[in-house]
Amino acid sequence: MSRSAFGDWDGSIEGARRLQTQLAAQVRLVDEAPAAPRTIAGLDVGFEDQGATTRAAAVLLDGTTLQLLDSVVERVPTAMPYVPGLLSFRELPALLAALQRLAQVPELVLVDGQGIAHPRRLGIAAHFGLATGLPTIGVAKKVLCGRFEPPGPQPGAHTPLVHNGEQIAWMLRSKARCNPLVVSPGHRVSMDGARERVMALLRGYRLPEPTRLADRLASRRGAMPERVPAPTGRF
DNA sequence: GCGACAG
DNA sequence: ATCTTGTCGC
Repeated sequence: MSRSAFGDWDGSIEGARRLQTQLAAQVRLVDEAPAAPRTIAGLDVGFEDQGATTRAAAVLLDGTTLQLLDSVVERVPTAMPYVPGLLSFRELPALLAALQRLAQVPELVLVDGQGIAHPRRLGIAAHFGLATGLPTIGVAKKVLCGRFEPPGPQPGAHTPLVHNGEQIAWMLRSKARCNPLVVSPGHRVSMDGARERVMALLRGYRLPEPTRLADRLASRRGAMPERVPAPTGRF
């Protein structure tokens, strides 16, 4: 546990929740990332060895063409179990290690998971933003907390996700016939800015390019000529 | 007390 | 997250 990411955490569950509440007060929901980032990173985590090993993937894309500039996969022994609401304490160390191995420091980061759409407003994307100081956006496939009305069927439709009377994210229909994404600002990005940025990064798939590519690396799927796919069925 | 619960 | 083939629908 690096002091920079978890401060003086005592290691307890209650302590982790207390720290989240403290850190959440430092999150800035103001647009501070360049209007046209030169580089954008996508981050995601996967597991192997039945969870014993945490695999973090980081991809660096050209902010204008979205072409892949670099990608890294970092493996670290898993140190904590998954506890709803405390995801960053389990995955942040691996994500930070992956980011540091990237060829360049990105001007904007998309993380697979919640930004401020969290019980104490500190999802992994927000925590990552505070730990690195970089502008971040959380792109999750499921809701952690809050309620919402389903957005319309057309791509781009969106409705607010509300928790304790405040909007914590946008439920965004990124693609027709697909469940909406949970888009929330992490750090140094506004609520509207988060949605607009994600919309601009969509390329025909449910997930925006940065997160989609990181997902494939972290989950062992395509984009890695490590093994020829075995034939299905006989002939 | 009961149900929900990112990855 | 992960274990896993085929299958229904657009």
